[in-house]
Amino acid sequence: MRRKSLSGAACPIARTLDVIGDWWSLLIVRDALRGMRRFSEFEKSLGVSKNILTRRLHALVRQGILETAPAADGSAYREYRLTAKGRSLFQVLVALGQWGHENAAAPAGSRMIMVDREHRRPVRKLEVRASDGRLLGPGETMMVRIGELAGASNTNQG
Amino acid sequence: MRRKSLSGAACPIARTLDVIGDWWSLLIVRDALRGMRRFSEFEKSLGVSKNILTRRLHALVRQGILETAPAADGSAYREYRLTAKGRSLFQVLVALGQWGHENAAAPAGSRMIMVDREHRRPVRKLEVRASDGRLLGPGETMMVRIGELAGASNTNQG
DNA sequence: TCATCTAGTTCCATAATAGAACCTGTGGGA
DNA sequence: TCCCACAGGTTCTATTATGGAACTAGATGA
Repeated sequence: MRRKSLSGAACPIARTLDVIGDWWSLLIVRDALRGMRRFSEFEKSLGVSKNILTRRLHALVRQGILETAPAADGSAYREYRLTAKGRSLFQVLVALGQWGHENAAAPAGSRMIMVDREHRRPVRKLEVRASDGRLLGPGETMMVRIGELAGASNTNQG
Repeated sequence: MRRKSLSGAACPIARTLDVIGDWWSLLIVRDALRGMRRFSEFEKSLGVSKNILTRRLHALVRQGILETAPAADGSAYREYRLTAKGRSLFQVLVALGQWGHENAAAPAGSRMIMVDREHRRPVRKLEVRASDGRLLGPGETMMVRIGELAGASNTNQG
């Protein structure tokens, strides 16, 4: 059976999962954000088999999250670079990392954490805030169809 | 071949994906955050077949993201409720929703957006900030092993 | 020149997904 | 009380996706 497509869903969460909701895509983006660009780098970092890596990379290119370009080292090979669309998955990765840090046990001694590069201090926990700055919990939000928004057409986010 | 396990990974992003990195889990959590609790509610909302829904729900219970309890309507059935661990996936869902809103096209007229329930205004875009409050982009962060943290043992997040 | 590296492709066994049919206990109405 | 629809599954089968290994073609480099 064909995997169910969510690309036409009204919910933006479902549409996102349709694009990057598989085993490897987000890990590839994570590595790409760390600076990896070459097929062999991803292969080594992820420990994924080549056929799957090939398919994932091509899918990410098709979706505009990665793009290929001549390798920066001047060789005849090509490399994979994040597009702006790919880089904007940053917040998703931070959220996943923070949740994993707090909720998924890691082998002792090898736990990693995201820090700001300059001061090497942990990044702040992500906060969901209303447009007026109020901190929001899960129960204080809801999804509405665009057009049912209140007052001024503040097209902030989604 | 057994699906590759990431549960022992040092990277918290990988560990999170090991837990909820599949097609349906996050959509179930999304619906649960909206208040859904019953098997049939999830089934109707997601359009997923029963055998898969059963497996996903049981897996989420096993992982402590959902828990079962006697149904709130007093019937003999049971319902699935989010645990604190499950509710803390809120930031992940907001990040996914914001990315989808900005980067994944939706069928015209049916786009949805997350708002704060009180004022019906879009939630602010998530911001990644350093412990001193500086706004951070993808290039200004890195992952380090815990123990290589600078100075004071500020155990903020991950 | 020749071995090695890069970036794949192909082949196969196994696991996951989707859909449908079937099953068991509940709840509610006549 | 009887009966039927509903809730919440389980079982079966077809189709995909995944993982591992083997194989390949072009590029590099000693």
